[in-house]
Amino acid sequence: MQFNAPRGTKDILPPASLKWQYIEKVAREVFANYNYDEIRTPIFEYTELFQRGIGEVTDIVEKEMYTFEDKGGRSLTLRPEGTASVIRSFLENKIYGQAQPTKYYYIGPMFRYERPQSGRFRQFHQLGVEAIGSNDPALDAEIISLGMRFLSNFGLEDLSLHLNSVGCKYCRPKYIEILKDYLINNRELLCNDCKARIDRNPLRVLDCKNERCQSVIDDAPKIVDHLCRECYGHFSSVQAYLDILKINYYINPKLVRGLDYYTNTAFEIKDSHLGAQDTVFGGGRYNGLAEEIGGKKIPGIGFALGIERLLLSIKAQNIEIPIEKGIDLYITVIGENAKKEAFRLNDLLRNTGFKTEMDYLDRSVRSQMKSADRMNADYTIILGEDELENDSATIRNMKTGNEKLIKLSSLINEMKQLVYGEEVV
RNA sequence: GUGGGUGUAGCUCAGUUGGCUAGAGCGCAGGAUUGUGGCUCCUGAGGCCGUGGGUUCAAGCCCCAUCACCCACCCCA
Repeated sequence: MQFNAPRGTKDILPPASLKWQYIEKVAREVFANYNYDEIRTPIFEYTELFQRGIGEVTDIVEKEMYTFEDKGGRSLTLRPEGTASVIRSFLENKIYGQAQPTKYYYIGPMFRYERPQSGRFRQFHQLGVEAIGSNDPALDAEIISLGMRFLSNFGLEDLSLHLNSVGCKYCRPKYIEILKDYLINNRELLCNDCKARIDRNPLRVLDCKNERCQSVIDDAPKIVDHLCRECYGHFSSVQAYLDILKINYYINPKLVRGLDYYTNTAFEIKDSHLGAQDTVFGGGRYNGLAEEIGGKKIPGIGFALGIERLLLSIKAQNIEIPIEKGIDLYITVIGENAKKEAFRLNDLLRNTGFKTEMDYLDRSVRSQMKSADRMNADYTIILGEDELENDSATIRNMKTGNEKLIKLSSLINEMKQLVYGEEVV
């Protein structure tokens, strides 16, 4: 019986894992540069946290959660996103007692039960950033610019920033009513899905991809025109800050995000090179979330970036991620005694800090050289019985093909000189 | 959950209207070079043709079912 990885999950093997490490390394550098610190929360939480945080009527909660009962009868859920956990932790650990704002980032797997397709998996990975404890529109702009800065490290092109405001708990319901009226009046022009959405989730009609609905949607009342004074001011201010940083954005009245906790600013970065799932990262403000999960009223803003989608984007644009390959030295051996000495030298070289390798399959010199070549070894030494007797070995530069005879006792110094260019004292 | 597509060697794929021992390129292993990689050449290993039924003298090919993967819808990272 052979097993497959469960549907929607993937093994991340080398060399892909090296790309992941590179992305994570860049992320940690950029996030640190903006003074964000890492937070690590549990992979699973009480189911109720997500039900209340994300919203009962969202797709995530209604049909996408990996929920199970533990032996103590508690209902737990594999996290479908990161923000709810971060805010739960913020409240639980009373971080609001410290100087604000609090700036966190996280990296890790998320789980949603969905049919996999391009850019969508059941276990996927997000890089997320949260700035908690301030409603300053400048932070909205900082979060967005941070995401853009991170992406700029990869040389991606044709990325578009979509921006919108979804209002607050006071002005959004009023807008929804206005939108609903409009949709009801134009009901006959909508597709069947949208007809059903009018009651269930009228905002969803706005991002329907069906061509029939487009004309109706284009003329629909825009939420921007129905924001309360405060929300409108916030939205204008975010734009002003983005302008200062010369970040281009596209005001997209159809941008409505699927999670209930969003307020005010909503944004997405899309890559036109991707398929149907083209959002590389998305996020927004969530000023109501803390209260929703039973805490104080604490504002926050953040984004989550899909690592798989970033990788797809990088691939689609033919960008090479620099991965460290190659070793400093490959030790080729002939015979048992030479192998023992090679084994000792290999250990010594590694302890000195060199990346080295040797043969473990008792293969011919020719095969060992082939291996060295495939491993991208800078140098090889050849150790046989003759060399052992003379405490010497041939060291070969694999790029030039030059060889010279050296004393084994001076191998470390020789390598230091060759690899680091250090003068031997 | 719904729809479409695809399953043949480690990988990418050929395989004529069903017909004898199922192929190529790449990769892998060994050799040409009794102890030296990349180029070239030779040789070799590796396939219950996704799985289970059915039709047929005969199935990789036809039919049914099932599973997996891909893409799209829904929705989102």
